[in-house]
Amino acid sequence: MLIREQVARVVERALEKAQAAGQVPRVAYPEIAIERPSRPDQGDFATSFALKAKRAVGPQGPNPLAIAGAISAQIALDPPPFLATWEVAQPGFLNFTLADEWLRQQIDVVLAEGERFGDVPLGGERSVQVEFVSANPTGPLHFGNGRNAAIGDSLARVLAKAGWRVHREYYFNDAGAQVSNLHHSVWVQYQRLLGKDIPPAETDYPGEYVQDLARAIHAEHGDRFSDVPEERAAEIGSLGSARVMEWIRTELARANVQYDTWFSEASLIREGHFDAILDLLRSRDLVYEREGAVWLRSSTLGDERDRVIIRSDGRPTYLGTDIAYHYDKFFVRSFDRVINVWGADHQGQVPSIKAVVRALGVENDRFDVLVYQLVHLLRNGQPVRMGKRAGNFVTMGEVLDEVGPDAMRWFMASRSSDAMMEFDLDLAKKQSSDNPVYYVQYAHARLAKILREAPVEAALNTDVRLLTQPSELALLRRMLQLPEVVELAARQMAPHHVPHYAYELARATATWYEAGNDDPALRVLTSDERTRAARLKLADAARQVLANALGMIGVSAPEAM
RNA sequence: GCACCCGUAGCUCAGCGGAUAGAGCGCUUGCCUCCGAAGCAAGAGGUCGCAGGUUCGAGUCUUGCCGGGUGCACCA
Repeated sequence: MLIREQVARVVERALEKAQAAGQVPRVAYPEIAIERPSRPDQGDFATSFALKAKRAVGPQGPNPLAIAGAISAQIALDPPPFLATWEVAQPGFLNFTLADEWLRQQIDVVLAEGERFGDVPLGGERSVQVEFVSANPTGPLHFGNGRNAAIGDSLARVLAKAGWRVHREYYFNDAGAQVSNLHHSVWVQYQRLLGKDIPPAETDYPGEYVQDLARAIHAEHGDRFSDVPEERAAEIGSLGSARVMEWIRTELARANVQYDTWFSEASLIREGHFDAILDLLRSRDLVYEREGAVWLRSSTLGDERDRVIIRSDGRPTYLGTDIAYHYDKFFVRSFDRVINVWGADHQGQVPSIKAVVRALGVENDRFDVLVYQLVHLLRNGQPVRMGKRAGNFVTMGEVLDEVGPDAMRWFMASRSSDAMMEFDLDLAKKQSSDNPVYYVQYAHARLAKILREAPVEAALNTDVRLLTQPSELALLRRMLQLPEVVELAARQMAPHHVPHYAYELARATATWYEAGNDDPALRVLTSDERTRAARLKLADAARQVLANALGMIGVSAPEAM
């Protein structure tokens, strides 16, 4: 149980006893919320319960100070071992300070739990599917997809740590017009390679990569497709989109993202799932025909208007196949929960997909669309201009080449997904303390180094009571926040809390470590053997927590830099 | 016009209805014969876009306005 919950339990029991003793009235009280106070002198935890209870007890009831005082007095009758002090503060707060002894004992907990330290049982082993990136295989991933990858994969890692069984999935659209356009583009470039003067179509993709694809196909298959007519462009084009899929897989793997499933849109149609869902919707009177197209009655399901799901030419729309896809997620594979990570350029479709899921009869709390705002790329302090039309966009691969996977993931995941962000290429590749990702990795590498210098086996039976320095206790306090951070990030679907926490932990580590620069008695490898052993044990545990935090955002925890 | 997101220090951003709003960069000042200075310590810097409302209490919730972003297809 989270220590914060244990504090809540203490307050709860004290309140019950205060009621039994007639010190506070027996009324329906609000929930006991335990917070982190803003200032250190207010302790480790605080609750404004007594202030919130004011309304519950009414004007005739005790004032907040009296309620807090009664609770405090009851705690004093049977104080829990993990609390050192608890006190009433104006105008009715209760502040709690953890016992140093308890804090020090947690080092053993951290070391015993190892990689699992920070796990919280929020998900209760329920399954969650996280679908992210899912860009069409019509070209290399854009750098903006890097934010999707970082948010989606970090969220998956956070949820796994929060007790969910996580399934990562990439849904690729290999059935729609965009892919047909790519196929046509490849066909044109292939024919041109063979010397035929065929002009590209308006809808063709202009990027140089299309020519790369045509060249690669020619290198492998020679002139074999020279007689393929335009109507059958897909015969050669599909070789191109398959290659693009390979690029995408490779780049995502480089970004430390591994999927459980790559799900093909075309398979839904090919295997008849789309038609089956259509029958289901017809039987529920959720679709109708108009002007030769089939419409979903989405306006009755929370969308602003009805939507076409089958065009008048008989081909399903993207939303149409998405119905079958989400049916598969919820009813075939029966995920308990589904999260889609979408860029802000797709947020207009959120009401439609929500309507679809509602039409299938899925409870609202099983489905979320996490929308993240778009990224601006900065170089030399200037925005990097690009136009997809001209095909000169910056790819995720180029960003990976330039700053590396760790820096890309760190920055892309370190902003709230609600907020538009600037990605500063110069900062991200800077190997100095200006760059937070290096700062945090440096803290880890330092600890790893010192543990190599002086192996910990001597520290196994060490006396952690020798850890009395303020910087040591501050570091411990920070380490022990990890489970709360996991809980917060999971509950809010907000992985950006993790890098912020990792930075704070790295700073506490640096402060602790650097204290020895001014005073040799405070060095980790101090001359007193028993103290040194205790500090090494703390270093070992701190290193573990740093590694766990970095692991949650897919950033490496280097042994040396 | 409508929908969603944002507006917090010079810049980039945190801030789970609570107490005196935080961090990094940048700026100023100290620190390496010493475990990794890719670092540490300290200082200056704020009408939380504006105006109402709810609340014991609002940067946080709500309404309106202003400014910015993204959408508003039988494209995805």
